[in-house]
Amino acid sequence: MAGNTSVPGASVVSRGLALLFSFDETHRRLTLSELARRAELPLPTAHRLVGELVAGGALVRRPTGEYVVARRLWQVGQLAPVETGLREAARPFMNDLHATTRATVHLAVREGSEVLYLERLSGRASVPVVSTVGSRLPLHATGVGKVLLAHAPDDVLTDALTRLARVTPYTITQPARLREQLDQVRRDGYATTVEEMTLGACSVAVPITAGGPVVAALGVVVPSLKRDRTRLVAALQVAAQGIGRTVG
Amino acid sequence: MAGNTSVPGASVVSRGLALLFSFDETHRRLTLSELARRAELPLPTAHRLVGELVAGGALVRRPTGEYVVARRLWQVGQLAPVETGLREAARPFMNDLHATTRATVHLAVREGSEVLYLERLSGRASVPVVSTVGSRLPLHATGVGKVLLAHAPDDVLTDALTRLARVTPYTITQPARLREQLDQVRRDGYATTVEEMTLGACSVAVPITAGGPVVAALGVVVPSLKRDRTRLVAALQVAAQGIGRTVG
DNA sequence: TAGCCTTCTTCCACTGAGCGAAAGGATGCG
DNA sequence: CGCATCCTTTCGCTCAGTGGAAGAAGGCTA
Repeated sequence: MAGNTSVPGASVVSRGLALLFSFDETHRRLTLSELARRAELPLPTAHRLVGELVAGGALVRRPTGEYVVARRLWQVGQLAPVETGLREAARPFMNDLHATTRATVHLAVREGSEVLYLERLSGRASVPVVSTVGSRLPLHATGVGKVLLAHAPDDVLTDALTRLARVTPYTITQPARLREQLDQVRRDGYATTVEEMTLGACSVAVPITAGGPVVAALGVVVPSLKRDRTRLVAALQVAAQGIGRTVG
Repeated sequence: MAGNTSVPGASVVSRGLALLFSFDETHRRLTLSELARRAELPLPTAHRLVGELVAGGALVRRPTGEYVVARRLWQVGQLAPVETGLREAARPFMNDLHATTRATVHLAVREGSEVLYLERLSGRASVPVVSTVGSRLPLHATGVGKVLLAHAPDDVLTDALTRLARVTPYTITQPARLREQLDQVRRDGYATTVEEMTLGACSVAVPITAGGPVVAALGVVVPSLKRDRTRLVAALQVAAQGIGRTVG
């Protein structure tokens, strides 16, 4: 294909997707050269492919020259089966929590060795809570993450313990300490974090199990959930600007 | 490129996107041949491209052989700037409406000559309300649509009046009648539908203007909204299994 | 069992779509 | 004015992409 050094296993389709997947939570707007760097493509190649993605309606070029994910991609994304039933069932409970606490409420599941945020109700916190819908964060530094990890299979746990990345000075990075905390999470039935992900923020999280009220609302729709009533399905979290170590 | 009849303006990228955009509200699962048909591609070509889309993480192949939009695409879709501020600001109001009425609450904007649904809180209606987040429907057959149309520029209105597709026996298809209704919507400040989109369902919808309470919540974030305080921004709708013509 | 669907998969020879180094603009900064 | 950085266009080479054809795997009828 190429008149020159084209990386072996790189089809046009995979390159196009690499460009689309270059966008993430912290990079919602990218310039052409950023896109080329992230997708590891020569600039002229990126230029042409990005142009086609824009023509095809997957990306939009802002007047500034930056590229953004197009609305149309949002629309097809909505068609993905992403725990739709769970999200609908959890909504009322999240609303209650939000009304009571005025804090940020999160619904999340475990995806591999990360937390995937499914739903979010923003609180009035002046401390910005980093996680938005669709974003992923490490398991060990978030409330939902600890809950999900505490009830995860052994291989996931051992894998997670090997790389406890430091996010803030208060992130738990010692495997032994995290193990202790997870034991306690299983005993108490909830997990807490204090400034382990964001300075000035704290969180409380609880598991959603197949026998719990949220999933009960799903009973009719998803009968299989009734079988193992203690199986962990997801986790709910309340996060707020808190009485952290660095704050009052 | 092809050893054979390849359609002129069809690059690999555009073909890949055509495959992705083959999915819609009523076709969340597609077989290979359906994909090929919808994207207007020869079957072997579709086969290969779809395989690459799966390898690239944009689609997932179900055990049944059907293809579905992948979670990863949902994630990038979340990064699209789709009235994020509006949706957040509208949430509390939608919750109130939902708590009070127990019906399905919708937030929508106009996109061209269609309604685009941005947010939805499901009611307990036994009649399924067709619109889900990300879906588009005609302006003239929905409550939100009528509101948006009533305050739309003239060219949009005249365009919409030329093709009033019949959805149910009660859909308004006469331009004169719709015009009358839109006049009334402007006078009354709200729009109603009775079985015009779905048999057995009715709806009430109100406009969200730049001066209104929902947008007021956005005032700090989007100062430009304060300029034209009567500009239509979006519409809110309550839809339910109703005292329709064919029911009660 | 045979015959006939439809849908999916693999093969393969041809060729033009895709490639990217290189050069040319367009800004911006000191 | 020199030197950045970013974006855009050009252009000849060539192999990635192409799709008809044929085969495999079911499903339904007789």
